[in-house]
Amino acid sequence: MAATIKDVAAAAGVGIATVSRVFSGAGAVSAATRERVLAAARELDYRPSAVGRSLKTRRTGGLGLAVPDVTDPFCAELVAGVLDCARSLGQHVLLDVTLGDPAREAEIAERFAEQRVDGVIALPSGSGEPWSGFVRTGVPLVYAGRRPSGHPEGRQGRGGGGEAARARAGGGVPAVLADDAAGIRSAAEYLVGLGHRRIGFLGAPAPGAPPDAREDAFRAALAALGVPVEEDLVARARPTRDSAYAAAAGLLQRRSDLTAVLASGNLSGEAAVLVARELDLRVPADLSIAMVDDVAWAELCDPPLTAVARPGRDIGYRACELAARDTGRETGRRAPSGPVLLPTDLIVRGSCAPTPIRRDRARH
Amino acid sequence: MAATIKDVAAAAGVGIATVSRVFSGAGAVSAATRERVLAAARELDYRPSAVGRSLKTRRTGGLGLAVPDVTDPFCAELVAGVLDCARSLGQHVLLDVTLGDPAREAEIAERFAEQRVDGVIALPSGSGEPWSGFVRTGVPLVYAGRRPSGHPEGRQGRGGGGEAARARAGGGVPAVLADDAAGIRSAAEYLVGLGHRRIGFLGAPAPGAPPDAREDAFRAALAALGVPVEEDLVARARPTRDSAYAAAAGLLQRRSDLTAVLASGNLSGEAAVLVARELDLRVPADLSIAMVDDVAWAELCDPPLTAVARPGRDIGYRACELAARDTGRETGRRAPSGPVLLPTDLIVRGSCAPTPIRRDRARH
DNA sequence: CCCTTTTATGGAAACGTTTCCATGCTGTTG
DNA sequence: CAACAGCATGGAAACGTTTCCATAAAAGGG
Repeated sequence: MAATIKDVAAAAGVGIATVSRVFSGAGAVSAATRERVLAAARELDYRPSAVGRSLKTRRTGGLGLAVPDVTDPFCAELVAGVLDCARSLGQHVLLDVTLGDPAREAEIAERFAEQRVDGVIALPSGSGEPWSGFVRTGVPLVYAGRRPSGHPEGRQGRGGGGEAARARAGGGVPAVLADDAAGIRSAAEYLVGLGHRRIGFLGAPAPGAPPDAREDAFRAALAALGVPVEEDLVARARPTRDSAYAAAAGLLQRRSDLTAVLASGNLSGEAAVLVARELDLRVPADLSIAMVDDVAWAELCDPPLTAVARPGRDIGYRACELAARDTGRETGRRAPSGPVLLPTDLIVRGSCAPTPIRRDRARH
Repeated sequence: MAATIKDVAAAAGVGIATVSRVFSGAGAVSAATRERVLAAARELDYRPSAVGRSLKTRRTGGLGLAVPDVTDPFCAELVAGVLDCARSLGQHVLLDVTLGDPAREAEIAERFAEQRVDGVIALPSGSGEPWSGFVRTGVPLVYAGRRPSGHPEGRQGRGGGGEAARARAGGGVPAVLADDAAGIRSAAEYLVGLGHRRIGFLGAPAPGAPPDAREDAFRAALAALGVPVEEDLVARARPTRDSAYAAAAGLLQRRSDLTAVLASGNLSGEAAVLVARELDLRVPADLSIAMVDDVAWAELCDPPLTAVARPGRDIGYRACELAARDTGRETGRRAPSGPVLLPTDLIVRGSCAPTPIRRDRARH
């Protein structure tokens, strides 16, 4: 049906090798011949087949990208970053969503392997073994936005932990991450600086043993500020609207003495805003709200929401660079120099205020 | 490097044809042999190469998907729908973003063609010739969420226009769309029903001759309701935050007598909310706002925004079905029975109110 | 027990490229 | 003028599958 290189060669009266040279750019072809070939190709609407080429060159020009949910603003930014970079590298992108389900992650990894992608960028969920299993294929893998839980070094990027521990963490898989710990810390410091002491945290669930990295960061930040961390100040939710809402409602009702809430994601943030409205809490007079992820609606809220911005787009871009870089096969050692940490930014808007007077009174 | 079918055949002591049969499921293989092959494959970590297979079978199992911007909530939903459907069909998805740029669309179409995808789903911008040129490849193409402008039949899906005109429109390319005209109409009727007469419209630009389909629908709806459409009641913006903001600010300042605004997209909606706040207009007391696209933040706004919900996910899903359906090659005629129109839904929230009394007064 | 189906298997030819190698030129250089 | 470098070109061998065809063995029917 579609014209092949042979058709073009025949039409132009040359050998297929010559046609190949014209299209791949390699090798010398006289101007006259090139023109003849190009004309024939145009005539036949010929387009070199990527699958034929891939078979021979053993490179497909494709990158695999797996995120939990394209509909999530952060993921979407990350995807956009990857697409941007991939485009500039001349690669295309196979996208799939994991929904945070390890079984699906495994299927997707399998598919990427079969498709012989040149590299993979994954925003893993849970412990991420579907991906650590994938590295055996030899295809470059990069974690983006998050890396599998269960890493010994609690506070990534800080001085602690030798190179060895670092290499062990993430199984030697490079990662490009937001500096969540610093982001959470900045938000916590801000809230504490406003006088808040009873600060709720809306986090992600930890099905396995290790608690979420952000929750760790939250506890650590409060501890460092000398604020005691009560256990039932943190609520966990699965990454769905319903679950987030339930968690937020539970937390705010259980602890009516809360003066501030820090949401670890935009879903939790949404839930916090909604629940506060439902409970007739004025923001920020009665309750201060801060959130991780500076999504578009943060500015549209009333009051506009204070948020920790994570550079989703940059994360995707850099991760893609890494995934494609090692693609120059047989580069030998890929420096496992620890994760790339991109800075977060605390965007102060109107949703946080100094601790309400009467609450402080009631306490004395 | 990676094991091939030959390695497995050698390891299992069988011919490559047998290995192929084991993995493709076709043909008869004795249980004992199958087991032996599977064991050898597991041992070698063998995975059949999709590129080898694709070369032979002339199907890649891939679908191309092009949207203007993954970061836009509607596009993201659409993408999610496509991924969902593709997964259930056992296809994978190549995603790329057009940014509304025809040149990029052309490049993407070219890439899809080279990659020999089995089908393409596109949310076209402008007149969409990059895509209408693509149909010559014989690869099934489906428009989703929008179709190229310049279609003779103004009010799609309504009685008017013969089958011939319909087939001409969109160049015989099937399309899955939200029933925008009905959606706009419902919003317009709602606003007029509340007493509004001077209703602004925030639309998309029309670089070429034909105005945006939604703008047409807006004019038609108002006309049908007996409300005169003044020309400077509509403002156009490019699909960027800045442009949308500028358009909204321009409109609201130019026409301070406006009592309501209908935004034709979520970017315009954002802009309307922001500008109203900037201008100290109380919503809905001073200005009613309604918007097309029921995004997450519509409910978080204060007041929550009335919106026309478009079934982005369903659109993606159905479009994917169509793109993959015709993939059973040589099905003959692909019924060009006009676009599939999916219903919209007017979600009434708190951002629209009856016309302010004093404005009506001032008018008399 | 022979002939005919069925079932299990392997060989080999595609599929559309790239690339190595060989061949025939045209100019240059000693 | 001989030899040789360099260029333009074509032939053919991969790359990893699927699938047609042939063969061989096993099963069934009279």
